[in-house]
Amino acid sequence: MNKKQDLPWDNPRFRTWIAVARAEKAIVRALSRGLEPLGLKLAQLDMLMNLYRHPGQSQHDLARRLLVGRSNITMLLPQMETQGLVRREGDATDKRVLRLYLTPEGESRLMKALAVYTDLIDRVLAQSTPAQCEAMGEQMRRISEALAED
Amino acid sequence: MNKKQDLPWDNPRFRTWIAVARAEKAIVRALSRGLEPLGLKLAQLDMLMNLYRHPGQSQHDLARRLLVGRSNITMLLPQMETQGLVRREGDATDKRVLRLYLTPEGESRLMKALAVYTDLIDRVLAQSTPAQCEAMGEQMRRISEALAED
DNA sequence: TGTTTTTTGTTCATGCTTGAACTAACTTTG
DNA sequence: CAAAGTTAGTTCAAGCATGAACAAAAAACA
Repeated sequence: MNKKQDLPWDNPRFRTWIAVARAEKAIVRALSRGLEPLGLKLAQLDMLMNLYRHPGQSQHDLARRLLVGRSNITMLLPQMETQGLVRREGDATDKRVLRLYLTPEGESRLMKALAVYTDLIDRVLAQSTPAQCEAMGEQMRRISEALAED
Repeated sequence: MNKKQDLPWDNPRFRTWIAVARAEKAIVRALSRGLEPLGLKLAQLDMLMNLYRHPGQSQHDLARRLLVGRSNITMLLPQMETQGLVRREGDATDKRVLRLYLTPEGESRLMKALAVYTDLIDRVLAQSTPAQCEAMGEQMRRISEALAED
């Protein structure tokens, strides 16, 4: 099968991706710890961010955007409603869909969490220039597009 | 607090990281599905890759390398031993540590899985040149280093 | 040497995520 | 309009990952 000389670790794309995966795991861990004092989980922050940018989303749309199962949203929402971060409102014309909105408290918590998030990211990416970041972001967005066919 | 104009989404580093996180999630999903026919989970593949490159590791070292809890390794190993992929061997001089080795079957399954992995990565990163990949990998490794202080 | 501290791996309860099965509501089609 | 198909959200059981508490072994230290 594979010989030693054509191992994936000699493949630039593969090596790069391994580094990406490692960095992502490290950041997730660091961010989770940073979010703890705010009483937020990373999954909850993801929800808040998405709801801030797309208010009135249905649970289905939110799940698709977060690349997560629909049931996951169902399980997570009650906690966030209890914490007063999110409000659910039945759609007027379609009685199946529930539209999601941030409460003022949710928006305020989001802002605090974003401060933690950006502090972390600015710190770990401090050595990368904005131009380098832009280039990287562009490649990452291409990846997401390439995998968009579910 | 934050005004609309200094939202994190206008921060190049932050925007980039969001794209990275999304791409990572998408690849994890795609790869998991690709690994299914081989009867491997992503976590198991991570273990196999690490054991291939660092044979004779202790469980503690493996956990640290994978950025994962020690108990996680304990829970995962029995399945892999049952599948005949990994062999555990008590250290000669330190009776606490168990050293981990790939079996031939484990190595063979690893190679098949790596083929799936590299195919996927080569496909989604096809539009990025090796030089761009190298640059990206370098930045990612810097991130991991920046977060290395646990 | 004998006592304390550290390290390795395990166990266990908890929480997160998932996918399949289900209900209710909307849409399509005949 | 009625039947069939599709879509939104929920429930539930199963699989994973985690961290705290623990036992055994080794290291540090007095």
